[in-house]
Amino acid sequence: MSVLERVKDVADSLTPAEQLLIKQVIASPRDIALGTASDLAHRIGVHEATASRLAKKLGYPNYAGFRAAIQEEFIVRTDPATRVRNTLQQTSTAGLLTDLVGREMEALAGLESYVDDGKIIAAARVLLKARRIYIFARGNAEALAVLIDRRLRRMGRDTVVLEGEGRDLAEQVLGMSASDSIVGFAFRRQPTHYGPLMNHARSVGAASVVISGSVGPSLVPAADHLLFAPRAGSQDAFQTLTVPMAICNGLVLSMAKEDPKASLQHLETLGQLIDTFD
Amino acid sequence: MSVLERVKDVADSLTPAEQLLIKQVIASPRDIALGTASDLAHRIGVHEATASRLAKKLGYPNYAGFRAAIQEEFIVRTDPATRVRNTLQQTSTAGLLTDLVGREMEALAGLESYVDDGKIIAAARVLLKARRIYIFARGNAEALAVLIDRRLRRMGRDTVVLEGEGRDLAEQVLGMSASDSIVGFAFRRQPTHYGPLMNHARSVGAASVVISGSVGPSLVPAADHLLFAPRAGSQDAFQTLTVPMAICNGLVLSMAKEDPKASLQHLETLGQLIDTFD
DNA sequence: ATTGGCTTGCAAGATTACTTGCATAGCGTT
DNA sequence: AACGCTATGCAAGTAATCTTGCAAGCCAAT
Repeated sequence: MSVLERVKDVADSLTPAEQLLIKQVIASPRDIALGTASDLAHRIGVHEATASRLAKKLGYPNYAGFRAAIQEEFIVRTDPATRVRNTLQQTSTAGLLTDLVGREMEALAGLESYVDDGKIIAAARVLLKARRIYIFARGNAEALAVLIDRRLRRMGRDTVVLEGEGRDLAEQVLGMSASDSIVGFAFRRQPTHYGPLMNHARSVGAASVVISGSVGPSLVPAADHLLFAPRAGSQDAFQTLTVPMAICNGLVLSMAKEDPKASLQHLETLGQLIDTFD
Repeated sequence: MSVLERVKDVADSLTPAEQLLIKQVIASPRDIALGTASDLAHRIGVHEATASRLAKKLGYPNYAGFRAAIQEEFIVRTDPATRVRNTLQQTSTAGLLTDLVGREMEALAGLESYVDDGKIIAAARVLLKARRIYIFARGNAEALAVLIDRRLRRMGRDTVVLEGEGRDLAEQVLGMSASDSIVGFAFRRQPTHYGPLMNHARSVGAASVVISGSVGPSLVPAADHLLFAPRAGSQDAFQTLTVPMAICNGLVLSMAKEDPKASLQHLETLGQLIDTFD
């Protein structure tokens, strides 16, 4: 039985100090797992005896048992990214994959600092309302355009992947109207044609969603919905598409969930949600 | 200064028992970080006094200081995937992005159980030798084909992305010879035309590299080089391209590193390696 | 205002973990 | 064979951590 399950079982009999201690455990499980009863108690200004009693109340034989359970739940057993990142500096060539995976995980871990579910859902709703979705990407981001185009069409959405330059491009957006929307990708720098495209979308009243990296906030004009997070790799080096692809996947999953046609509201787990999709 | 750096500084003066203790720290940092000097010592059958002396030899004031340094390096401070995975069961819809990120990280963490640097480098060498690289993907993997095609062309490689069906496809591979190679993608099931394509490559002596998911080992015919790992998401649900994309990125980086034309051997860090690429 | 119950601090004692002086065993050299 | 040196175990002492009996303070009810 997990720590939190035990907490739930006795929740109605916890004293105010015990409730504060539990909050500390939830907020900083690592530090609690590695510290002492005194450490935990001092965080909320109570005596370590209170922490010891809490452990007993939760059903553990003593505080050490309580702390061992926290360690078991919150301190992972294997973590290649951390192992590499924290101990070795830049790896030798022998650690190529390890280093790559570590960087990807680090970037993914940071994603939620930049994008939250609310933003994802808001953008999803915009795309769901659209009659037609225009997709614009240049450079390596074209891979993401291919991916999201396929996902959206699989959901029954009408999409147009904007290709070509100048006149070709202009012709493709001629049919854009207020009931459409545009999804744009921008990473290293603002893509050629980004400005004119966004301005056109604005002028016809079409909503815009942009998925971007660190350059996101400086794009002009700003999109109606900007979903951005720094990508793995340093600014002037090789950068991967893992983070923006996670944003795309989150967007698509959110659309699938919000889509009334699919009657998804009754589903309870993401697994079940995903089962009905793709 | 990290634990391993300190270890390196005194490596030549470590006793046999101390060397064994260090190996335990490297192999199981979590357990050492959470345990006692006695725990560590008993792992190799020595007295805890030896562990205490090792800590002093490494420059820490005592064993507690040594253990605190191990905790600092190996026990992560924030870990969204673990936090969610270990405490809550399947999340409510409010945790969409958290769950997605957690699954991606879990899958990435497992990647190295299936693919190692040796395999990546061997495949990279095959592609470096090729005069022309054929790229075959169907379905969502087309996004990966777009990506790797761009990366390879950016490296100056001659590529052909195989499109179309039947006769169109046959015409495109007409020029394939023993000095070429083919990169194939296969995920949910063996793609149509996979077998004929691979057989043709074999018959003209072209080397093959396949990037795959769980279906990898059952592909017929087998590729000369199979790089596969399970993707994020369950077998019958929404699966993402994060893991195969990491394999692609690893392959491309390895090619960049092995490419004699770029004179990469003198570079020491992955960062520097990446700087010269893209 | 009084009383009862509960929460939490205090402090003594218990337990656990670690350090260090000393001694022994083993190994290598002469 | 003898000797010297090093590594490591032992055990006593130290330090850290935790537990629990007792008591004080607070709060709610009467």
